[in-house]
Amino acid sequence: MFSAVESRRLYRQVADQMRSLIERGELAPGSRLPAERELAQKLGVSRPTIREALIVLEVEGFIDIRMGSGIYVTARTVPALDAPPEDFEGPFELLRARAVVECAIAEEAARLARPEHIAVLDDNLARMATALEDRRQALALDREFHVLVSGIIANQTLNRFVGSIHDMRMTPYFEKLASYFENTDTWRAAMEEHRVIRDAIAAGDPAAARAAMRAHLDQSQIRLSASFGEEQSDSTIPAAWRRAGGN
Amino acid sequence: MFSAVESRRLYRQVADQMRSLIERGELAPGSRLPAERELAQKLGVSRPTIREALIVLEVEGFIDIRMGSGIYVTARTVPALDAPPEDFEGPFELLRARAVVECAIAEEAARLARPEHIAVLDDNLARMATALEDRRQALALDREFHVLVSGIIANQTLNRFVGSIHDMRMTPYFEKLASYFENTDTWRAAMEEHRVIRDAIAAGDPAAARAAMRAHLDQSQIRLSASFGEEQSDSTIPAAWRRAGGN
DNA sequence: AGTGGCCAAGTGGTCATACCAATTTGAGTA
DNA sequence: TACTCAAATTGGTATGACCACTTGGCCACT
Repeated sequence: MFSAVESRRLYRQVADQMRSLIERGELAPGSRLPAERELAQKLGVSRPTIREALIVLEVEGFIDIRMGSGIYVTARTVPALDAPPEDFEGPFELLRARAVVECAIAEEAARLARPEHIAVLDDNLARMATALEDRRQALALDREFHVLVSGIIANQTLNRFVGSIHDMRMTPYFEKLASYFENTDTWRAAMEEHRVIRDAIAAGDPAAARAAMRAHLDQSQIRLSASFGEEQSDSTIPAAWRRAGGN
Repeated sequence: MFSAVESRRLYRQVADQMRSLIERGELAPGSRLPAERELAQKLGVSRPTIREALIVLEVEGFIDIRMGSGIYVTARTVPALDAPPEDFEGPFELLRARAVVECAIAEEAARLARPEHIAVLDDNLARMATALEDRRQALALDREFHVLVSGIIANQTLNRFVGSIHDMRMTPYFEKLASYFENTDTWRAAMEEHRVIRDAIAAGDPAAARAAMRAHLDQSQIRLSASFGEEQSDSTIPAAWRRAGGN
């Protein structure tokens, strides 16, 4: 109700003011702030007060104080110079992340795979063959395949990441998008690519496994792009999904 | 050897000392600390230094400073159990996941890096060089380095993954573990390895970047293993931390 | 005895100044 | 051109003083 006139503490006010400047981006990351003595004069407070405010910001991670050198704004968030912000992750971005991670996983999986792992992959492929017409089932089996490949490495952290990355495809947005380009033929093609991956892993050929996974994800991107080409005029597809599609 | 009289900054030392007192429970939650003037006299430092240390602890949430009244220990909520959480993933498992993912990231980053990215890495390295004695700061800068490398790819999904994987190292369990093997020398070695990675990325050499990242993580694992080797008979290290260590 | 206001001691908050220590910069030298 | 080193710059610490707020007890009044 009466919100006590908090923050009578001057150094808190100074810290708040500077923090908002940094958060608002008016102080570029990496740039140097004026010297303590100068700040004190400009803000009309004493140097100890300035120092106390700066210590607050340093503990909070906003600035970096270097003895004898100066005070610098921390580069906490990636500059993202030309790659624009926007916290939305489109399917292209997801595919790029998968290309980086899953290729490495396939490579490693080929080194560690044992007959039991191959058998499980074969089982997955067999079920996939009977589910090409059922979008939901096909999608679930696709996810299962990639998680199984990751599972060969037997690393919880990686497994969770691969799982979560595929879970993003289960959101309403992606499902609507998927309806534009997923069909029996695309799932059949994906399954064939899965088979190539499976063969490379079974052969214990890391390079081939990596290449096969790369080819699979590249093809997925091509299928996705093609669908955009056909439907491009359809405004139901957010424009943001098209950017950052690069290689 | 002589631990170089810790991070030159006096108020940091004072803050560290008081924080450990609180964490060790020697200062009961809710109890009042001596007055600033009294603390200054007891510790043999000036009052401004005491104040700066107290501000650090207040921002970190360990104490509560009430104007005109006194300084009180916060009623913290510390489980402080040695039992790792349910889905706990050992440090070796984490390192393996990082080896798979971050090597691939370094490789790709070398292809995409621009001068601005290198400048940010250099800034990080410069700050790291001044923080070798400060565990908290060194760890934060280590995390920042890896996130910055990942950031070159400008892919949020990857960025978040790398960030979250490093956040796991900030838990009390890992901090306790880290105290066994992290020191100025290990951080210096890590920094040198970072520099090699930076050079490879700056040179636009994907294979070298991958190798450098691999070497860095391998060395990290070796440092970790060595510490286990020395302390193996020390029961203060939970057995769970040793499991899943397999190469 | 209970209530209220008042005052003084204690404590954190701020200020001013001075000097120390680390870094940076640039002029001078080999 | 490259190196050396000292002055200038900048953060770090110390001292002492004064202000603002909190607290608790004294005291007058009810």
